[in-house]
Amino acid sequence: MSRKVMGIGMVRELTGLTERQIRYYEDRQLVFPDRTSGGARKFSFEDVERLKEIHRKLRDGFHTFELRKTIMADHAHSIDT
Amino acid sequence: MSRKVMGIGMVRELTGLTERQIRYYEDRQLVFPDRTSGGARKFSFEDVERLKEIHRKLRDGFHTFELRKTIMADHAHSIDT
DNA sequence: CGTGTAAGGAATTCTGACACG
DNA sequence: CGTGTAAGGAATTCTGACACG
Repeated sequence: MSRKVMGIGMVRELTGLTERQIRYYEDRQLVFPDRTSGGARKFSFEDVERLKEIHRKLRDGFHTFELRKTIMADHAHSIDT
Repeated sequence: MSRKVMGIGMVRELTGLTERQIRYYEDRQLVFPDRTSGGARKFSFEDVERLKEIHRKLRDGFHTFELRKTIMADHAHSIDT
């Protein structure tokens, strides 16, 4: 499911992350939520999985700028899936 | 996808229905969204399909109380799917 | 660097009601 | 019956900033 339909609150519940963390990962260019006309972020189930993966990598000692390559590769792959 | 994750605004976009119609169908017991602690409705992709189906049936002349049986049957079926 | 938090504002959603037919 | 709308309120989300380390 790559359809971006859920708000940050639901993503928070699904990932266990804080809104701060989610927004920061977006700021670091690791996830790319859509936006409603009002500016609210909309995420997909894939984004949820990706966010969990990001957090795991960070826990393992990686830095956001290092994840960019790995994550982007995942992204490029998921595009033609 | 039976996970109830999206707000009524997204459902409005995905179904083309108005919030009024969506809330009314819930009032008529044709869809059963979850609620956030704050009271906001949360729908699943299945709910989106169901809502479209409901609207089609209404367009064809059925009434909400008649749909209840049909729809409920669909619901009972989707539970063990 | 990655995350917490208080601040003020804007967008989202909620309910109950009146309306029409 | 099914749907529109204006009304007031409550919950959600947003941004920019200060903080810590």
